[in-house]
Amino acid sequence: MPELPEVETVRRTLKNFVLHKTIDSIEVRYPRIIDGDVETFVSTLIHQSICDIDRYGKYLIFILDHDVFISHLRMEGKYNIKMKDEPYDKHDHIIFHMTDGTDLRYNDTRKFGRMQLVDKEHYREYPPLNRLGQEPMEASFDYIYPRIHQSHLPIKQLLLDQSIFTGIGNIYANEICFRMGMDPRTRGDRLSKKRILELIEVSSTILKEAIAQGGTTIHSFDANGIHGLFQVTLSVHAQTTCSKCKGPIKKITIAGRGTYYCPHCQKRRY
DNA sequence: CCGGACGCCTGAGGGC
DNA sequence: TGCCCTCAGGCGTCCG
Repeated sequence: MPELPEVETVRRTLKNFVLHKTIDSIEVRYPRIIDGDVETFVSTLIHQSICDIDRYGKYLIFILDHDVFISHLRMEGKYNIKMKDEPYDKHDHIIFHMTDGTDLRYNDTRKFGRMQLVDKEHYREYPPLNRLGQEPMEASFDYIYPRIHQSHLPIKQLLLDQSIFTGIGNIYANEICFRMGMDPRTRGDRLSKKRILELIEVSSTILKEAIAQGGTTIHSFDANGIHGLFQVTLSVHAQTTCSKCKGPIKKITIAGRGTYYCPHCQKRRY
């Protein structure tokens, strides 16, 4: 599941392949990927060039000549660059045919991903982007602190709430709790100012480290497409043995999500 | 208004 | 070997 660092890697990789290319036509093989009117989406975007690709949280933001559309990869969304005569994969759902004979193909096994047109000038002020909180790397204490400190929900769940921090998914939420030495069930209102300051710092550091690791794959993509799922070093997520104390990792469910933690290294409930 | 439950999907994996 | 059932998981929506 691509989280902020993977989406950032996809963004950088994609820019190398599609910048300044012009969309000739769009094939929509599975319409539900597109939020809003499909015909409008297609007719608006054709004949426009891709000027830039931006990102906010886990959203990719495609800036065209006169319009902007956003793309969320959800669980398994990925992009491929192929020549137009190459056969489609069964999970290629949206095909952007470029005027230079290449295709930008959106592939998504589970069909959870979404694309939609947004207002070119003010897209950050409208849904869904205006519902997002702050990216950990740019988060301010004044914004984050009350949202954590006034909640009785477990910190793991709060880390996944995109209206507080945006960009953190299940994997990095587990990793952040681990590096904090914090039990993921710890209630938000039990964290002190100092610990929340530390939480912002740790979250930012972990995402930056992951982006740096993804940087090594920036100029290439393999047969699986541009999905940003480079090899990140995980300390606790999906592990069986703790990377620190070598004790057993425990798996529990918090808010319906698989949560891995080390009962020895993450005892602190505050 | 807050938060829990559900729906959207498919393939992997377990049970038999 | 193969079929069927269950389930993960981000996020929008529904509902209590």
